[in-house]
Amino acid sequence: MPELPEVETTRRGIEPHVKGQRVVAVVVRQPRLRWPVPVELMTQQMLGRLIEAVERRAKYLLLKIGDGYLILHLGMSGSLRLVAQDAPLGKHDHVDLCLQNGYILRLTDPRRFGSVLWQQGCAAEHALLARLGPEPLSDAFDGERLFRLSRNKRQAVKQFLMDGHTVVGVGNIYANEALFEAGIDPRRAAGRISRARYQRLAQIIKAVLLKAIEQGGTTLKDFVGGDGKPGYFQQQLQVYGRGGEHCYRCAAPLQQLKLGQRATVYCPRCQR
DNA sequence: CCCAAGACCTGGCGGC
DNA sequence: TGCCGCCAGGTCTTGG
Repeated sequence: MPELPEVETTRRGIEPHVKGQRVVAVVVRQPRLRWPVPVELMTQQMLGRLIEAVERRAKYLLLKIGDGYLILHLGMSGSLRLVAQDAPLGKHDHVDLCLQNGYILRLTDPRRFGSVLWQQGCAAEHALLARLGPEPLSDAFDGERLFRLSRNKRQAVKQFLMDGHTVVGVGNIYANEALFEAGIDPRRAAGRISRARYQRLAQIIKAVLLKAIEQGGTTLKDFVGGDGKPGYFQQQLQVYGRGGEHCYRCAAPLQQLKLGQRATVYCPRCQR
């Protein structure tokens, strides 16, 4: 589920039901996620306190509670949904925050690459967040930054884009999509792309992510009750998942290969 | 410092 | 049906 648009969609979906609510119980059924879930700390810090804000940094969701933040990451397969108290329990429902309004904020994650962490004080001070690059939709991210950071880099541009020090929130799907849109070969050395092309690429990344967030917004209702799956399924993907099929722009067969262990799809005719 | 590979997990799929 | 290998939206850690 989780590329940045899905995480932002989740944030927007849960916020109205969670913000201002008191945490009346914390249930951890499986503490072995990416890092051990700090059950003691969570109980001690959260029980009886209000959830004051639901924020996001990169693909982390941040719940402001009492003197700190609960930091959630959905990994590859995680989801966070509001369910009723009598909702059936699934095999991978690892963590519940029971709220005063009777709903449960439930973290489900089959692969357990997600994480639940606690940070006292400011979330940005957590070691995992402290050194992240800028948000892709902020002014701090632009073509100039891409150009500057990429000088002398021989790394493939796709991997450069997916590095959280460059910019956060560009995952495998949107890296593929943005590079197609920009007409850039994903294998091209990051240091061998012009300033002008990076300026166009940065704008495209912003546009692609924004559009995906807008589309995610159409399924917000699915976060309460029901079992809807918000996400990019509505998105018109140009290349991701289409290896071997025809390019929508020039009809040439799309190439698929691995770059840094990740599926990479591109049009050898449109992308240079 | 730079970069690629390995690590962490489960489930779904196609092939035999 | 059963088993096997491969694949999957992330990202931290390790090692050359």
